[in-house]
Amino acid sequence: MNEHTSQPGPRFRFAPSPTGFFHVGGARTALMNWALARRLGGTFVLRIEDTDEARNRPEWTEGIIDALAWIGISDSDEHFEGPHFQSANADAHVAAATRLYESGAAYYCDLSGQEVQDRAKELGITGYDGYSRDRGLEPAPGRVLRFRVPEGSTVVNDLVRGEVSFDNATIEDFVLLRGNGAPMFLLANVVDDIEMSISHVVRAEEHLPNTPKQQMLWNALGHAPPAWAHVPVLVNEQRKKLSKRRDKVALEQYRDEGFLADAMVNYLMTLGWTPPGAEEAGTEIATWAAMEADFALEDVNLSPAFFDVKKLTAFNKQYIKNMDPAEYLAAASAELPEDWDRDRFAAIAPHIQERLETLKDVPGTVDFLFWPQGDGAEPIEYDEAAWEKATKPEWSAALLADVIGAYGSVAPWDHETLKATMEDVMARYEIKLGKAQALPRVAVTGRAVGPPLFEALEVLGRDETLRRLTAAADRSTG
RNA sequence: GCCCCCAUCGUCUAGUGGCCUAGGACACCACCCUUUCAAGGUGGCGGCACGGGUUCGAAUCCCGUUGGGGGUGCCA
Repeated sequence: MNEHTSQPGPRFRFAPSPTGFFHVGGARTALMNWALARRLGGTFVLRIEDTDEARNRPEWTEGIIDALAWIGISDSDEHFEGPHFQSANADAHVAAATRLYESGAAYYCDLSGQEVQDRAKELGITGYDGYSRDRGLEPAPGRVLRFRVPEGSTVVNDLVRGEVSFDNATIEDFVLLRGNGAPMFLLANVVDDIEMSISHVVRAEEHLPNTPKQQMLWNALGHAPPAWAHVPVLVNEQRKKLSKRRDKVALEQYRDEGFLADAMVNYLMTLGWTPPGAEEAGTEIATWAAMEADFALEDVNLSPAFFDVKKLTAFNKQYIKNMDPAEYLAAASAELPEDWDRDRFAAIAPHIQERLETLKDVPGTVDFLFWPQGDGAEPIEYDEAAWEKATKPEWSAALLADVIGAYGSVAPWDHETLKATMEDVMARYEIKLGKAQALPRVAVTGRAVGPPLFEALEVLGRDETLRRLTAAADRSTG
């Protein structure tokens, strides 16, 4: 991994806190930062915000790197820098706080959280009232360091939202250092950004209310603030911010459920943004190269976007359909149980490629080819509804018997001949192929739907096909 | 409560004062094709939250209302 890169361009950053899983919303902001860093010849800095010691483990960081790699953000890319760890920079955070205190930009307060609340209630206000502003308290255990919010207003210049103005009177003197001396997120975040020469902070909108505070910190620490950009949050059907508790938000989970990284990346990028040319192309499917070349913060939509698994699934289906045959075969084969014959699967694989929504659908679509075969095998479990429907026509039993007869000697055993033979048989009943194939299909696969029948029979082989057909004939008459 | 953000089909969006009778994608429906299911083709359903302005002209600009969201921690 690159501890340091020397890209001349702007410096972006992605600063997740290790929580054990990778949020799809995080993936989206990471992708946007990545697209910009690469196109602008800049750097994507990964910083792990691990200051919350109570909950975070080393393997979480590994998980983040893996997740990023999965969506194409590789730590061996020349535009990638890190990971840096916030915890490693604790001294700098405290040093910055000390400077703020010494310059008078911050002051100590001995009120406990409870006391602050009680005062607020008494005064009929919310938050902290600046009680210790001019009490000249010295640092001491149990005392928190608070930022002295100046008079006036703070204007945040946001690349996606324009100017956003905050009246400083509505911002309380927030805590920089806890009573135990540990730095707070707001401070650590800013100090790290300054140290890492971050020029662009692109993150989710939930951080917008923090921004005036951070901007004041940048200024108080003697630096011009970075370019800010707050992209809308991702929401669920109830239009609430995606949350770990209620919603499926772990990127890893989608990966494990058979979603392709490219599909996920493409879909995530279309949330709040449309690849230029999508309309003319008649599709929002676009390559990463194209999106990287076209993505612009100024074009990002301002409203929260619903993370729609249905649309993600549609994208995934398209991506599977468009996969290179060899690549597809490898990926699909990986979903099979160990003991399933790979050559046999390879024969049917092309026929199910455009029928899959996710790679996880593979086994369930072709399982009938791998069921126990021969005389001693367990009887097939039929889908009863499918069986009922297929055996309902009065000609069904006769047709099945005829098919068994014809298939007993047909040659060669390939899908074209099998189809032609079926057509000969069905002509006697004046029905169409769609109807004629129904019972044989249920007889062989147990279900009403599946891969193209004759191709499947070709793979199954004459003996087993006949055996299943005969078993079905016995069942329907007996 | 207070602060901030937002508001185009069910969903994601295009649209930056006339090219808008508002376009595309996903979903849904119908038909065609068809070896079931898919895929593909054709068509359909469906939207500028509301009210005031500004303007010759408003989805686009302004104000208000309503609605939604985010934040409001000695969490990040």
